Amino acid sequence: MTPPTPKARTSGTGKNSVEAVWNGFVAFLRQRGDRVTPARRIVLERVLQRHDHFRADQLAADLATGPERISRGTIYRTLALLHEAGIVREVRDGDMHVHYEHVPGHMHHEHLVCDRCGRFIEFTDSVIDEHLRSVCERLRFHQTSHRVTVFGICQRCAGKQ
Amino acid sequence: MTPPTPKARTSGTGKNSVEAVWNGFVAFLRQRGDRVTPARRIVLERVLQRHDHFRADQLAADLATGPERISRGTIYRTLALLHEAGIVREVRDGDMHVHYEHVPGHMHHEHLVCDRCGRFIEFTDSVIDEHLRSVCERLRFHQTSHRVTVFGICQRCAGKQ
DNA sequence: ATTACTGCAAAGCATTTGCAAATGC
DNA sequence: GCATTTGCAAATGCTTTGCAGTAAT
Repeated sequence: MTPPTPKARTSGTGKNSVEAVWNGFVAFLRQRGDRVTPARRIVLERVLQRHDHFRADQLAADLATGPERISRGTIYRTLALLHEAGIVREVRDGDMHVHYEHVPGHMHHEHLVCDRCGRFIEFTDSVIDEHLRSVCERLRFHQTSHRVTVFGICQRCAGKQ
Repeated sequence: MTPPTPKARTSGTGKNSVEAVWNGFVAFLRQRGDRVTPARRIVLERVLQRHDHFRADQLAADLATGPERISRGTIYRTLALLHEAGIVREVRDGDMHVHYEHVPGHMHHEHLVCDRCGRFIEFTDSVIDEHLRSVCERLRFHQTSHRVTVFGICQRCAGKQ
């Protein structure tokens, strides 16, 4: 019941966009008196590397091995911070669990979710954005974000018989 | 990954709409060779009584006591059936868990979710419905359903300071 | 020096499952 | 009578938490 608050975003796809996002995260942490640690940097990097939707425990599994291993608990705690910082978005539509996707370098978009293969297809639509804005105005609701998800069968799956 | 399929719906708010929905459910069960039991009837009745969003475990808690007590396992199994029958809809937006709402006597609608008080406000909007239809057509996606959720602060909460 | 963060393992919680007894067909 | 359901309790699986040690400020 206490989702996002601020935002710290950047866009671009260059190599240094990681730096830019990291700087924003550092600022976010400093501002709340939280600490800047290697673990947080590593988690952020991994999150920005993934251009798909992932679950916290998948990320945890990835980071459970290797030289830069981070414990499960830290992953969950860091993802929560990244969410508060506006660096990741939570998506809850595919199955019962929370999926994350990073915000920087990722325009706002909606999802089509295939009921058969589970694939997420992204699309953007300004008509919907504007229309929702007017709906909220009419209902005196102060929108902070929205989510549009369409369920069905993707072209690929529909093709297979 | 394998949501809704069929539909069995009725509308109306009268006393006997429960009968109508029950008859539909019975037909659904028979058609698949499943059995018609008192437990299933009781769960259905409780589901139709609730005009709010509820979680499976809340319903289970309600039905854990009283003369018509039903076990947790049965509640979950029956809700799954009701979902397959198209009698309840799953909503996953308020928090991490699945919420249910019944379909009969409940037009299709979208949600505004207040980040502060957690309230769900429903609204209907044909512009969105039609627009999504055209988006899917363009993307060759076979829509079976959609969900639009707007997050923000409701008028009531915005009023309090 | 403080105070916060990390890793670990244990605890939580909603949901699912196995099984014996009960019940619909 | 046979197969499905039920209730119970144990198991599951993701997520959260407590704690003692470690690191950031």
